[in-house]
Amino acid sequence: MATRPPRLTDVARAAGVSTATASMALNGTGGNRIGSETRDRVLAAAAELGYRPNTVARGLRTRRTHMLGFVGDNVATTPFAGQMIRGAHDAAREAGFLLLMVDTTGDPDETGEAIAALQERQIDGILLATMYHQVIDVPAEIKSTPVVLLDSRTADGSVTSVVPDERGGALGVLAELAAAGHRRIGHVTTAEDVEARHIRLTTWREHVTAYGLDADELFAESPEGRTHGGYDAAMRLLRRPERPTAIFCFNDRMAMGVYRAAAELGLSIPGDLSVVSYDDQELIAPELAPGLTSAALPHYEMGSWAAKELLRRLDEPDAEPVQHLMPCPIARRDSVAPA
Amino acid sequence: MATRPPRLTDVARAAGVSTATASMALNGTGGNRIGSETRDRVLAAAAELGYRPNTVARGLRTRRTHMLGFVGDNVATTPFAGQMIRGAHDAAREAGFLLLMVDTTGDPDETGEAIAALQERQIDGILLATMYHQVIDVPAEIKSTPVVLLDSRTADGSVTSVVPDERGGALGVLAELAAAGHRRIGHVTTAEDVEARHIRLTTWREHVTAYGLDADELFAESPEGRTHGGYDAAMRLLRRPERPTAIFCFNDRMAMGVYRAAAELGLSIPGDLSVVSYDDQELIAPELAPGLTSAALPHYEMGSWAAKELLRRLDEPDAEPVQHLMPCPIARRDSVAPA
DNA sequence: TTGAAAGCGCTAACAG
DNA sequence: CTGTTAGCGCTTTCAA
Repeated sequence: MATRPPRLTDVARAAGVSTATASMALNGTGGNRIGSETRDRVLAAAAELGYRPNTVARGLRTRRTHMLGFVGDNVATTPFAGQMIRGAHDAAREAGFLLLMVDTTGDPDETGEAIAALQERQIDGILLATMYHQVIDVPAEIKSTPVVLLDSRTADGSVTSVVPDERGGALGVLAELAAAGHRRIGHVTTAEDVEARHIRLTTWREHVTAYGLDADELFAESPEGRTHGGYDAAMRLLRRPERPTAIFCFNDRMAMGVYRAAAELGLSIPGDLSVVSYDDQELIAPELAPGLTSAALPHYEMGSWAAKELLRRLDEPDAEPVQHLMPCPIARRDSVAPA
Repeated sequence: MATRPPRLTDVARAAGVSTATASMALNGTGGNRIGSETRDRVLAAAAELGYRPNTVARGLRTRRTHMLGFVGDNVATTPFAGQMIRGAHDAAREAGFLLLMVDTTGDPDETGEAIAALQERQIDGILLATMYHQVIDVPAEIKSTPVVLLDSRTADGSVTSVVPDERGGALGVLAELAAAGHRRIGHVTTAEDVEARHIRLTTWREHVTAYGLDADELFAESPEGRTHGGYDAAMRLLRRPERPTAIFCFNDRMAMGVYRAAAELGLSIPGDLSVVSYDDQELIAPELAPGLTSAALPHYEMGSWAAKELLRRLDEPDAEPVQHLMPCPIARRDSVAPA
């Protein structure tokens, strides 16, 4: 026989009190109005019955569902997404919140629909995540709900957001090379028009021009930021008369192509060529031989920060928006040697 | 001024009808009792006001929240998880459902807590996902809620589940090799005690012993199913007096190591050695040179199947449990050549 | 220190 | 064809 789950009424009856008293005893609300002996009786009854509150009913009353909406454009599809979700998830769960997920293709209409679907469910706040550090417009629908942007930001900084400190990460891996005595540092990148490309490229350019080198001579790009693109660009770069002694790659996948190009040209890494990169993808950077030194994208930390910040803002709806830069730690491996 | 969102009462008033009529007009319930002219008026009023139903209130009344719980043990952390989540997500969303996610470490107590947290939120059903095709016990808490297992199953088949057809996938890649005339097919695998290892290994063993070959001579394993393990095992295997003409790898990561070993030994792929593998990881199989032929784990399809099946079972709670095997399609690339 | 009662926004009998 | 009314299970006044 399917016994229905116990309700507050059942607990109250079992403890011989009213539902009001039971509610307050269970939630610790109502200040001192509950006698400690009464509270114990209620708690015992609840435990005895295996009582679990119906949060839907509670939510209707309190207007708090203890759910956060997580809207991701293509988030579940990308290899980084997991860590971002997990970071948000862990922080939320610690505070008694759960994540209600919607994945979209990034189409604005679809995102708007996703937000509406979440709002219908009365989520308390929204985490709006994109991939690869984009600059976006926040959909109008969202205005009535607290929101934090994850791995993206608005142009005007009017919405709280967290993005990786790409410049800091690039400076970090370049410093690794500089410390090993490298000056002629090449850059292999994608031609795709993404924020990450610009920041990493600009940072590198400043770095090498500071040595008085001609950046254009040390630069090669490919239409696509994947292995083959990295291979092609590296081939072009490494065949030039004065080849670089080190290469800073846009990302690990391109670095994989650089490794292949070096092998074909008979250059050993790191003996003849040092390589550093960005992203620190777990399926690539540590698996290459030698292990690849790479600046890590702090997805877990960004997710966690965003959720905590959102939670904080639920209680302080009028707090000023904040733009947060999350540091990108350097994963040091064996792809760098003295020049 | 923060105007509160319109409620059903507002729509009803604007349309000059009762909330009952408004509700039925909006939901299309109540058969023919709503006049078409009345319905239009209600719909127009709702659109005008931008009415969105409060699904918390609705859920309290109907006992249906249109949310599915997704419990994953370590799911967000693994590279496959995304596709599984996305498959479940898309199928759910198509039916007007959203996914409420909880990630766990796989610890049974924690999983139990996760299920309870989901049940408090009155989710309509639960998707219980593990990674890597495990055989598990279903937590007792779940008994009162419809559930479908994703990439795992119970020993007794008492719970509906979907797992990849590992045997079929292994037969598929072995057939690729056989069609190219290979007989001496080696196997490089992990020593980790997982279901996938056993099925892939057994299938391979049957295949080569059917040719009258000694499987032990063609077999090499490493403690860990990663690149270095694949490299070590392949080195041992390829240095034997009569080396295999092809290798079936436990997974793509080990295959990556096999590629490296072949390169070091001066063996070209696929000229001197054909290679096939399992998993078809997007970051590896297509990125290797030459592209790796691999049996794909159908994570998206499993997620989608599981969600649809769960949805179906919400309406037919007494349907018999089903064990579903999802085919593993072969991704053909350039790592196989005639023997 | 406690109980009675109202009500969150919606749906579904029931009555017309 | 439509309106009135009674809850869903909880929290929170208000009154004692």
